[in-house]
Amino acid sequence: MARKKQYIEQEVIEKAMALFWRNGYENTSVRMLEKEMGINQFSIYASFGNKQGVFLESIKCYKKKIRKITEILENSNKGVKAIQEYFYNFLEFSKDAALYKGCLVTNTINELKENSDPIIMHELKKFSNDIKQLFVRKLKQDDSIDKEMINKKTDFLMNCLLGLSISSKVFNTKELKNIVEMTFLNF
Amino acid sequence: MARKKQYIEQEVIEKAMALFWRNGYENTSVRMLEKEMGINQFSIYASFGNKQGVFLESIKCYKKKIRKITEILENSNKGVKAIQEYFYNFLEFSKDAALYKGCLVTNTINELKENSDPIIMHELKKFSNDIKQLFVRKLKQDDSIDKEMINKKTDFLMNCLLGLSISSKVFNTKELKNIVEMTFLNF
DNA sequence: ATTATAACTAAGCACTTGCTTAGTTTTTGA
DNA sequence: TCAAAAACTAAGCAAGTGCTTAGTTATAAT
Repeated sequence: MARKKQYIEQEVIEKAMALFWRNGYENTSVRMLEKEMGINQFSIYASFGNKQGVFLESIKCYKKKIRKITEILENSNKGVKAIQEYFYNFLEFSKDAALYKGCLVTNTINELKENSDPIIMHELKKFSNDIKQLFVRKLKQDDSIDKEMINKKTDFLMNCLLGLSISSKVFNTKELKNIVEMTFLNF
Repeated sequence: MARKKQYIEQEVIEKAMALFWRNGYENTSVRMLEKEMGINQFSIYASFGNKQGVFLESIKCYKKKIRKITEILENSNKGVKAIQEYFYNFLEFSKDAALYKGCLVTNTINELKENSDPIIMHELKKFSNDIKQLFVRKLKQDDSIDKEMINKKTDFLMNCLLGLSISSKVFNTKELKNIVEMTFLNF
């Protein structure tokens, strides 16, 4: 009874995600999304409601993409060794043809203030908390049973991972790998 | 032969810096600067040329402000122990009445893409490189003479410090202190 | 074939952005 | 005392923002 969509939502969201990843949330305009996604503004608003909606879908898409490396960590029983591998995999994951883009989630946490968009912030914090809990589970696989120590170690690792998001814009590949090496040395 | 300025440039720049620190570069409009600095847009442009000029002066102001804690590090001969103190001091420095603002420089590095404002990026990278070199000098005070190892350790510490800038927006004071503790444990 | 319906196009809305400019006020040296 | 010069005010510019809407085109059930 009606016309067919001339685009696949999953496909255009993937392009939107890439744009947000490169430019951040605020610095990506709807006009830019229009060009990158290859569809009219009307279609963007029809499919995703508003710019925030496009971003929230992009986060979902990002989660799916990064799932490949979180799954490896989830399924491993090598404890902290597996987390180190996750760090290396993350570096590979965030590299896009010699250009590091950091982590979409971390970038946006750093960009947005708490009160500027609480819905997006909530989603981002949920995401980073999931990774944190994953780290906790892996650390428990090792000798340590001290809950307090596991929490401390996890926060430390999260800090290093967050740092990599910025560092990847300043350091080169070799330096980044050295950082990961040093992070887990004497751990 | 002419009218006097009704504001002191150093004073209004301090207010501009605080605003940039809270909101970032792009999310601080000239209208917001106008209000915060308490002077008309014309005066802003007369004194500092453009928005970029206001920011570059703000960076100078920030440098002066953070000099208090970099000087402590510079004058210490306690090696890595002094760097750890610098980390704690930085946390205190970046806290503004229970609200952490991270580091103005790091925030902006993370916000701006390389090509969006090369002049600002150049200034920021110079700043962070100065801190890095300071770390190198301190590490040399300790036993280690291995140049390769000192570089690795320095990059690791820089990564942790950069991480703190983001972490301070997600973790609470106790967690942040734990992160610093863990960073230097077994160093 | 007709028609209801959804998807499209493109123009335009009100608002914000960085920056400028026309016109006024204040100050100071002659 | 008065005119030149700098500092001020406030209005306004073009371009960009997120979002909407009027009008057109394609599709599928009747």
